[in-house]
Amino acid sequence: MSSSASPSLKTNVTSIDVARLAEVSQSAVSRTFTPGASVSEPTRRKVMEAARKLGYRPNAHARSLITKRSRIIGLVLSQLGNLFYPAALQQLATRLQRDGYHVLLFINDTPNADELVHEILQYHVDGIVLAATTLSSVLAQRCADAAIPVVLFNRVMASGGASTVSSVRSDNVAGGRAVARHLADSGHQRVAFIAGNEETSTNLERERGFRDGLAERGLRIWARDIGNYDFEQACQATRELFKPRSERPDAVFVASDHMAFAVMDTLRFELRLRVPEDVSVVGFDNVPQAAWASYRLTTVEQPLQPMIEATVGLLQKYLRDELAPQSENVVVPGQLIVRDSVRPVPAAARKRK
Amino acid sequence: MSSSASPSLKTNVTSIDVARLAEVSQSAVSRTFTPGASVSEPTRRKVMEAARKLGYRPNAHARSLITKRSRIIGLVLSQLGNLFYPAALQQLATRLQRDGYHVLLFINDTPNADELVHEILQYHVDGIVLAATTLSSVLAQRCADAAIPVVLFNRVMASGGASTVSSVRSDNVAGGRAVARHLADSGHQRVAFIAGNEETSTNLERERGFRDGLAERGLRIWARDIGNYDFEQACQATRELFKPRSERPDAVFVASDHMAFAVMDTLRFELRLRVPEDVSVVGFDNVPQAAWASYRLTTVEQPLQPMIEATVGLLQKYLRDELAPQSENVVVPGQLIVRDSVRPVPAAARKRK
DNA sequence: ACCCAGAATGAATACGTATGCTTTCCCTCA
DNA sequence: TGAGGGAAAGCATACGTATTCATTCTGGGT
Repeated sequence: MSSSASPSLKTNVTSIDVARLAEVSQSAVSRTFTPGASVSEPTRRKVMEAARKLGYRPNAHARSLITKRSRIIGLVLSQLGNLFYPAALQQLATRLQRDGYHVLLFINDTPNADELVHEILQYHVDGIVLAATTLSSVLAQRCADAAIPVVLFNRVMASGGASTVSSVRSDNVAGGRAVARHLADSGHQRVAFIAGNEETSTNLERERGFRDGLAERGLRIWARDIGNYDFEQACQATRELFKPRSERPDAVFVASDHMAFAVMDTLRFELRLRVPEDVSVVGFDNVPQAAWASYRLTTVEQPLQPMIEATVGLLQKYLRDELAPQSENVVVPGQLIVRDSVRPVPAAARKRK
Repeated sequence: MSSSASPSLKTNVTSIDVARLAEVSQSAVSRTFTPGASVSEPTRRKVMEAARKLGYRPNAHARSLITKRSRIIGLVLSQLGNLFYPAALQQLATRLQRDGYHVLLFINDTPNADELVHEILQYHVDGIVLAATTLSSVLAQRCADAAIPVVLFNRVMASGGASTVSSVRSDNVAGGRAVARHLADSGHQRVAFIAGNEETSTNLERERGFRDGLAERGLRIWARDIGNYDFEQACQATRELFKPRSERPDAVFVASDHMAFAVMDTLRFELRLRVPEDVSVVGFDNVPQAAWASYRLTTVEQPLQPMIEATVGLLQKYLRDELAPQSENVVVPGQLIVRDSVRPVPAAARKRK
């Protein structure tokens, strides 16, 4: 009567069922599914045949219970609204899939991931990646005790305490400096800065590089406000900076592309200023949207591919070698991407020559 | 010598270790961490104290091995570039976290998730959510046999075959129809359509509704091209549709916001046409960017919150009641969101009055 | 004073797999 | 021809927890 194509499938097929059908021991079944184990070709075939018939797949939980490896990486994310992170997520998950690892995902609202890492540890993950988040040193210590490598993606630990978490980031300081030089060299005088979240290392480093770069050229940050890496707050900051007064900024460096879009929109459609003719805008990240014709945003790239490679490189290094995780900080260089949101050397500057 | 605050942490603390320290049985420890189990207050306290000292957390794998519940939901995603999906991901993961579930993530390039579902099943997940992907009926059957509920998010099964996978989507047909009426009623005559992936149910339904709605008003799709839900291909489709000729479209309905941005940028900055004065553009999804000042895109919302609620509702219904999963198709209504990318009734039409 | 119900506890077992150890088998080389 | 060795397979055990069952304990009701 049953029209099912599959012959009376049991709901939960175990290696013992397969062994029975293939007329071998459970060990043989296990070995067939364990790469590098010693099985003869005939039995391997018998097992595979039986497994196919029954629709058998090894139970990952039982397996990791005994091997003490789950092939799962815990990933903590926040700020999914910023296109940089979905892109990173996609790359990372795809890359790990290729190596037989999988991603257990956690969304975080707060800047600190302690609570979540607690939950993650229950799954005995093989590694943890924290994107746009940090960790208290006590939780870091707990991960180290469990020999679980932790890598911070796009962040570094705040405290200088000798800790065991690694990090991968782009060269934010150099990026900030490059922006400063570019703006100074194209004749800007009154450059403003819109900060991201002031607590974060990304913001601190970008601002420091920017400040230093301006100093090199005899300039300083002429005005400053805070956008907290948030679209709305960046709009508000723009209104604040461009309140009608005798002089207004002639350039704005924004700590992230995501906020830079908010700034450009506010300048153009609310304040009726032209970009780049009246004001120049520079962002950070080089998300895909930055290349879109509506924005053509000059920005500093964070090279995703290398950053992801470095991240899984760090993870695998400690997994493969069973080393106790060390603290290692990778910094990948990023280029200034020049598009059309910064005005070329202006008339005034040219005249002076 | 050790400066660690934690007193000689073992790397892997088990319930037996805790039991020993608390001077109770392993059962007591287990019961303490099992909500609803019978433990007296004094022993509960002793156990908690010991667990805290040792840094104990139950091993999720051992637990799910015996309870046959992993509290993990498998999630398959593709098209992360379309902002709708990161947003959905965030909502879904957050919502599930609240109920103690977690998301195991899989990225899919192909339109069919069969391969990945195979991998997912190894983890004995409690449920599977497929976003922007479908499943062959044989894999669907296999999930049904394992009593794992599957819900398609923003897709429906292609075949009418009596299957067991559920689905959640917005009312794409009604949405398409609303767009048609809106464009017709504001006096457009030559409306074009840029399709997404032609195989997908979303595109089929949106196009059908659009076609029907136009027919109601005595119109038809005047020109048509394909964008495959891809930014670049949407640009190309726009160029194709607006090749110089005697008459050009006066409106374009684009099957997703993501593509609509490409269309608007191409129209404005490459073809030098004004939106909405020369051409009207309508999208679908109402992603956050659609509200940005550069686009102010008129579009049809896909109400994320209700869609997510429906999704976890379906999952939990079958988890809680231990029902064999049924096929249930939820359709949530979505509004037409009118912004500024469609021109009001044009001069020509007004004159006729 | 006695009994009984219900709560609290512990001992033992099962979940599904990997792996060390032992045994068997076959092949090769002296 | 016999010994030795390596490959292959099976047996048994361990991983860390939840849960059943039996046992003890507690308190309240008559």
